[in-house]
Amino acid sequence: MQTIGKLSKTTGVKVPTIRYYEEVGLLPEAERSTGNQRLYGSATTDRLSFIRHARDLGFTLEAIRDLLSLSDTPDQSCAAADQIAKAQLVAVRDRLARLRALEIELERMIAQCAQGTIADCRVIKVLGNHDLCGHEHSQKDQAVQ
Amino acid sequence: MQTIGKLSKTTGVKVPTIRYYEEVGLLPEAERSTGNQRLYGSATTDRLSFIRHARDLGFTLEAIRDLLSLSDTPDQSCAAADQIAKAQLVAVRDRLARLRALEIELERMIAQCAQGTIADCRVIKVLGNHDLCGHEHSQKDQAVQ
DNA sequence: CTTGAACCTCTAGTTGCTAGAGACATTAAG
DNA sequence: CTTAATGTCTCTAGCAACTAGAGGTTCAAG
Repeated sequence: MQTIGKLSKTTGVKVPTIRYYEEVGLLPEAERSTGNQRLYGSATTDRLSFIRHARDLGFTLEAIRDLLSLSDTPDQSCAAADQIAKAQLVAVRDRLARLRALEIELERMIAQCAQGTIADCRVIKVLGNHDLCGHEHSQKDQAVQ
Repeated sequence: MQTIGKLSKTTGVKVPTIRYYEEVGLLPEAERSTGNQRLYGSATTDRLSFIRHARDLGFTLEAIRDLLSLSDTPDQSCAAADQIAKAQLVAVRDRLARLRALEIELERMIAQCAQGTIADCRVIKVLGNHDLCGHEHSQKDQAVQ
């Protein structure tokens, strides 16, 4: 059992953010000490690290809720879990493709820089390239995120 | 020359968001028609697509500002550009590693689902794994994003 | 048993949009 | 050439996901 401060340090999630996640239901309500302070077991560390990474990768709290539900209700219908997993997989692959393109371009720029010039920066072109992302740029699509 | 609505459609960025980006300086102030409506050339399409993708990949507007500065000021010192590019490259690679791990896990789950069970979901473990991300989980680090 | 760090709740502010009101501009149809 | 529909304008307000601060309580080291 650890306090919220310890949990914050091990996961890198700020203390108020942890309380916020509890408030919005991403974390279960914590046990309390006799003096009303939150106490956490090690399972929360994993869960919170997961949330942190997923947020950092650009997933919304809603998407994260979906992903967590895969873990939380292992006995739910496979069809439902499958649908969630597949939708998220599409989103993940899409991001991978674009990140790879950006990686290559940054590498190119750094290499060019070593030769003393960055006159032809194509960093904008790279992510502007439609072919790299498998989806349309529609309003609907944007909302999904 | 296209109107803001057309630009919105081709890039998938909502009209008010485009105006917002202009307001915060990510887009230059647009030319205006005689009737005071914004008009955009094709360069803005690329720039806006870039911003959209970068946002979607989880970069902050500040990080995007940095990346755009590589394009905007090709005559700036190579050392500065190099530093920005290298920092962003580290961030990009970090994300790639974690996204790949998540991809693999989602694939595994979907495969397992095809066999009728998802009893052992390890989706949380995957992103909770410290070894996959090259950075410490410190407050400072979190602020950088 | 005290004192200073860590914790509590609650309210308010920040970032990055997003939606709505009310007014002007543009376009296409009659 | 008018008029209706659609698009755009500015401005204000709201939402998501935090983040910081005030004012008070708890804990744990000395």
